[in-house]
Amino acid sequence: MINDIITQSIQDYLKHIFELSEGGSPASTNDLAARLKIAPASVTGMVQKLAAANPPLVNYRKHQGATLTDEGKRFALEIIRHHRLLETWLVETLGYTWDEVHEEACRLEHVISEDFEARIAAALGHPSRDPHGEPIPGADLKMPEDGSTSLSSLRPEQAATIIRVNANDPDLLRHLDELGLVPGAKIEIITHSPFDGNLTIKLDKSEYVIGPAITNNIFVELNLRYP
Amino acid sequence: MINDIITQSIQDYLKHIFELSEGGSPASTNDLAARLKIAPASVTGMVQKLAAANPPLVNYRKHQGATLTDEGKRFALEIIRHHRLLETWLVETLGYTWDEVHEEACRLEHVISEDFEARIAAALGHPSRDPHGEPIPGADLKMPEDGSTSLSSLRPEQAATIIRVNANDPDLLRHLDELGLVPGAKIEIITHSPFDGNLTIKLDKSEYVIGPAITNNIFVELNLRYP
DNA sequence: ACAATAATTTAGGTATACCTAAATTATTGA
DNA sequence: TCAATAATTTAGGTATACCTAAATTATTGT
Repeated sequence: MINDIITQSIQDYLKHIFELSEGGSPASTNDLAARLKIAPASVTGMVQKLAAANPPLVNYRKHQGATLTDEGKRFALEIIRHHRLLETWLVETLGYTWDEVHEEACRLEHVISEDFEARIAAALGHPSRDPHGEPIPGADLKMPEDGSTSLSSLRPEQAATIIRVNANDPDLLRHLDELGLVPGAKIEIITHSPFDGNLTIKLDKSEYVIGPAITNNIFVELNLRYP
Repeated sequence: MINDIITQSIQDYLKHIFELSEGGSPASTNDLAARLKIAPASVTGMVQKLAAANPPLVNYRKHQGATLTDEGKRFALEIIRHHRLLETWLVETLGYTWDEVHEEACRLEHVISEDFEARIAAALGHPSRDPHGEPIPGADLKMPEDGSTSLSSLRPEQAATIIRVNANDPDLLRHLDELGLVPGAKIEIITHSPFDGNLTIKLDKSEYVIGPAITNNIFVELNLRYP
């Protein structure tokens, strides 16, 4: 079985290549190295190995970065499904908060059985989003459609609902939680600064000025203001 | 931190040394190898390493087998606590049966955080026994007293209650479950064969003849017949 | 267009945890 | 008691997944 050769390391590489190449451009050696907290030289070696595997798990050409093959994508989605189901389930059944789940899920995602996966999916009612609003691939490994757009692309007068928050840093997540910038929150853009990309955002009665380092990673659906 | 050097492999060694040496005699290289499904030569190497560690995790002298130091025992009990809490929790919250939990717990036990441990312990009401009746070490890593004796030592006329079943094999566990030989079951010894060690056991209205390969691993508390 | 800089790769090495085969040490039964 | 057998250890290797330092290849600003 090819499954036996997909080590925990490889699972991590595939997961991060998936996430880095979601935007369309391949995952660069350096970005991968940064995410995996591994020296770039080591990443090159592993990526070469994954490209040389049979069947190949990534497409790779020197200096061009890596993308996943269909085979590689399958494994990546499997891990991402594990991760997001686990996060959901830690929150729903053990009282974790959204800033506490990432690390735990990162360790558990590699060791749970398909049976375990199926049991928690069923217990949770087959959720389609995790506590951060990220879509959870189905048992068929199809990623649910997500029509959300980046908050950073909104401009004054626009109103939107937060759909997902693409962040893992516990401090940032706690901060956002305190502000109320969580999935489901309805916000309105008050001002936009073209120089630093800051947005002034109104939520309930409060206004916050938030930089692109954050707004780039919050995704929203636009609300029609005069329906 | 010494904790960082306790790899998953080492955790497994410590756990199995604990279990094999519970009876009083050290864990032999061969028995360890069989349990770990590793070549005996490899076990020798690892045990030497664990004995040479600072602080030492096992006591070891050539050809004498291995026992745990206090330090080693602490880590072993930590893993055993994880394992047994996980088994309990898989049964209680995800509908696993007692024959399905061992493998899953074996993988999970190495990766859950202390936080996770505390959360499931609390959610389960700090149980003192797992689904097989095995005692669960407390958060202080003290193993609860277990005064049970081996079923194989009982003789005709004696009556007892099953306390724990020291087995992992799913087929055997399913079989015992079908017979009703589970923790809590009240049984009575009808006959004993001194030649093969078989016991005839009465449970409810049924009688079963059971060999020592099984009765050695079922532990009971004697019932006074005429209280 | 091309030098400076950044990104990436190659080369050579390490630690962990296994393995097999051969050698050694213990145990046991005649 | 001592040879046969069983248990254990030693010696020498392998694969995985990292590492650092040096070399190479791309990119970018002038």
